Amino acid sequence: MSSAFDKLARPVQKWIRQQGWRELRDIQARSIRTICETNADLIVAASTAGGKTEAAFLPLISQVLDEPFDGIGFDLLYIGPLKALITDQAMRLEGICQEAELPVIPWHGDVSQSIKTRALKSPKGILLITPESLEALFIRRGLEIARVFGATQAVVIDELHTVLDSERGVQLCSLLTRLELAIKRPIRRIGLSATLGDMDLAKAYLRPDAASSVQLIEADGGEAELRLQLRGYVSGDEDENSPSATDAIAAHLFKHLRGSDNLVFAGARQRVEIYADRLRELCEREHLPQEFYPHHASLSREHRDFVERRLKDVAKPTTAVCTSTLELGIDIGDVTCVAQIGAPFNVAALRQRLGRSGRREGQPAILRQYAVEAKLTSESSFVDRLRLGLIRSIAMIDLLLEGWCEPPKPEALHLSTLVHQILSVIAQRGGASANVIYNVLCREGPFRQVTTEVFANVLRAIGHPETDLIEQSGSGLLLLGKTGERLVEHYSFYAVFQTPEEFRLVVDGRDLGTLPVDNVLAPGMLLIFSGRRWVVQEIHDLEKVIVVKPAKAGVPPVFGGDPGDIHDKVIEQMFAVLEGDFKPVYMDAVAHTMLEEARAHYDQLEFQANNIRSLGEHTWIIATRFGTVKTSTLALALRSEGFLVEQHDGFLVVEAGDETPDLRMVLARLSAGYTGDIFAGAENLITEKFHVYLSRPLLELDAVSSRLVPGLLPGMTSRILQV
DNA sequence: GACCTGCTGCGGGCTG
Repeated sequence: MSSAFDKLARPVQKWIRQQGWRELRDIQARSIRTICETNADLIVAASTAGGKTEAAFLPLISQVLDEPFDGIGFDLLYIGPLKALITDQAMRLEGICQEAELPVIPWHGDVSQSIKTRALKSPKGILLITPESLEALFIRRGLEIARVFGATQAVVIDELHTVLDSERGVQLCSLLTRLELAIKRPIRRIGLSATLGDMDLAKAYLRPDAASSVQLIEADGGEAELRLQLRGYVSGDEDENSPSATDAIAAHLFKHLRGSDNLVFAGARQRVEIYADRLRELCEREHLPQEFYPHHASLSREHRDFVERRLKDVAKPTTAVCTSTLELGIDIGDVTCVAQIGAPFNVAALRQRLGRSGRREGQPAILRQYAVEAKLTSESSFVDRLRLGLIRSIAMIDLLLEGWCEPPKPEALHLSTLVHQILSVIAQRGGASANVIYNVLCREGPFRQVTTEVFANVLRAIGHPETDLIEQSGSGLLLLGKTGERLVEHYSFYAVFQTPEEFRLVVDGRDLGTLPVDNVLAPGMLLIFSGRRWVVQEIHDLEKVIVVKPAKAGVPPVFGGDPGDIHDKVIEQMFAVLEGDFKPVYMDAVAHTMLEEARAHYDQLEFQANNIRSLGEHTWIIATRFGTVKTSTLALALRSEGFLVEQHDGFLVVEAGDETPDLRMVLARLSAGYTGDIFAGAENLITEKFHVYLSRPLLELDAVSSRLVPGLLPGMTSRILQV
């Protein structure tokens, strides 16, 4: 401990002693040495509550105290993806900074204007901010950026893994570049991250120009013992005497989770509502106090805070039935067990979820996986017979145990976010030449895949008189057009991601939460929401408000969503499960029977000998053996040839149209080199917030860079034809 | 066939 401890400033050492810490954690000691002895960028990777924040800030605060930079401005910048995280971290840092007499400024949408105004007047200390609020500073106070961050020594990016290669991550990367350009020097970057399978892409994200010089400090495994059970349930065979799969799972959860803190990941908000409703009913029927609560993003902040407080409160046993809202972010303490209903979409999330349990010394991490599969009849489709949900659950558990998880996706063009950043640079500078914008965003910033030609086409699209986001002045300077000005002026501009339109659900003047507008509702209709039952009283279309009152029955609403994106490796593992004969020890008898059924049917379809199987004269099943991106590319190519195509994990069901040629002939043609128009299959190309301003060719380019791989079609189809 | 995240400036009314 001594050598690392000795490097810290006096007030920081004093704070550590006050905490009664006997020693620094390994990642903290290593991080202190790296930060004090080098100027390197750094990633600190450890699980939640692993002491990452202190690992970064103890030495950084020491440097600010011992070697302050000349000039004014915030000394340190922290960027967090959630408001709640910023509030939490500000409280933790205040403890350390009180001793050091350094101000700590939390800055997000819920922080009062007066705190922000005061902080901007004399910026110093640590600024904790969201990417969106930082964006707002660039747009509203573009000319003050150099003054506000003139003395900034380092920027700490929390939950780095959640922003990697997302729209928000590209925005943040762009803002960091623009920050360094504004103050005309690099700022040390420190990323705090969960441990990922492959950290190289995280390094490249943190410092694109010098990924290899980014230092990595990773916590040693030291993982808790894992206890695992996968239970199978058959749905659709309920009669008066046997309960439905949902009731059976609810009863099992009720019996095993009551009395402790747990998280039940139900996969979709609608299922969260269904299970929370059943569990509440079970408590009422047994005259027991309520301890099961729903938690998802459409529920009011008030209700979510209540559930989070109950989880933190050790005196009240609480099980949250939830979506990924409780996967990351604020610390809710240790939970006894994590349950997962239905197959998850990716291994990375499964690992993150599991990390919420087994954190206390000597306690195992417990995962209860529930797989629901349809009852088989003579009419059942091959999808039901292959039990793809169960197979995916097994494949994902296998990969989890191997320590694998999905790497961040390779970089896409991100043209929607590019449009946003072009407008932002123009607003920041009050006008800029095309050349300057290209240098800032595409040469120095994150849009490096964008060629000058594509960039010019983007400018043309958003400068088109009908789009009118930008216009050119006589001197060649690019300025905001009328529409562009209106867009940038409104606060809704700062976020780069799209959000759906919603109704507010109100009872007695209090907000219950929100519902997507595509729910068809009328007064008198019954609803399950927030774990309780309601009847719709009034609908105000203009104000987007629905007034409800309590009721005795109800149905859960539809929340919608995007199709999941399953990685190639997961599909590969699913085929290994179908083709293997091992019997996972963690499964119950029902799950074993289902696995046997799946394997028997897989053999019967003879996919080991042939990837293409005819079902009658006009229908085929193709085993693509690829993940979502590649499989949907092939689906689109076949649709553009006139086939009707249905997509499943690693499989396509293809039906001939009226005048379609033979499937094998088409696949052979694709394998010889694809020349067709993949978009003739009519794909919706407006998927991101600023896509509406781009031209059709640019949208196709953007889709091909991120969601489709037509270039791989020849290779894929020859592999499919080979077996 | 899914989930999550975020937001400024101004003016009006009220309190001390």
